[in-house]
Amino acid sequence: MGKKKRIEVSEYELSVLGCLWHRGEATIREIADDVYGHPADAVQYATAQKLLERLEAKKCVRRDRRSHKHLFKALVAREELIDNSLDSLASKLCAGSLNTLFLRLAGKVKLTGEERDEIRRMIDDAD
Amino acid sequence: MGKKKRIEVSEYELSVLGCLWHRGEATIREIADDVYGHPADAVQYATAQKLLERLEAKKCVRRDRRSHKHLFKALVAREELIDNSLDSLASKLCAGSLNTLFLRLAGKVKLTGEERDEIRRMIDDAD
DNA sequence: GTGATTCTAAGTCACTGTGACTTAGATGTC
DNA sequence: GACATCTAAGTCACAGTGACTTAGAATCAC
Repeated sequence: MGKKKRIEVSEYELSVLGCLWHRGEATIREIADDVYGHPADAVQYATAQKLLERLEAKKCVRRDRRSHKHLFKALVAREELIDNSLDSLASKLCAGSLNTLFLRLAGKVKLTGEERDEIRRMIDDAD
Repeated sequence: MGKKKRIEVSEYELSVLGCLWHRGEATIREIADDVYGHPADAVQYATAQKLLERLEAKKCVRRDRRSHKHLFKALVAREELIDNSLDSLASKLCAGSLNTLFLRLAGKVKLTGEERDEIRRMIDDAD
């Protein structure tokens, strides 16, 4: 159940994941072109290759080797990364309390009427 | 007005800041003892010294050199770091939208009755 | 089939941030 | 004066990151 893995992703690794979230699955070529512009040059392609190798090692990405051009798929969702970052932020700066973080954020945020209604609904449900 | 500085603080730098937030102001000795245990040895003391030097360079800390034992004071508040981290998280993973982050957090958090009331109040005020 | 292209595999490299550590000399204490 | 404690100003090893290189396998164009 509880996979408590700390997910640590660098800036460019995140761009790669972003591309995978967008496309579902993709080859290195497609990813490199998306991240660096069309077409990515050989060095940029190699960088994307290295980033994917590291993401695979971290189990953030799955590599399908069946066809010659390997196909990559994200193994972590953006929401997972968000939750992870929130937990880590809470533990570093709010004594582990997501509630503190939430209340802080409540004061910063400018909600639309719709969003306010949604929050009200969520809160009322919790009662 | 808007100081948009990205504040980047390492794990141990944060412990040092934590000590300063707690004490108001402190010498290196006091900080080292707080962070590493009483009494901190010479190496730990030197590490604290280096951390403070770096925090000073980043303007996260102010050093008062008037007395022989320098006195340090935090220049950034914990809330500032929280806000900063939230902004940075939103921009990395939520297309810059704090609202998205807020709604996400709303689903994760288990609020007490009091906290729910507080949120309701904040939301109603915004109407 | 041959040659050119594109891919994978498996590295290296330079730069940076971080925390640990060292040493010299100034200041303070007894 | 002797000794402890402080500041100043470094160095050092290690890890993460993104850029880069090269060799060889698979594929494509002709």
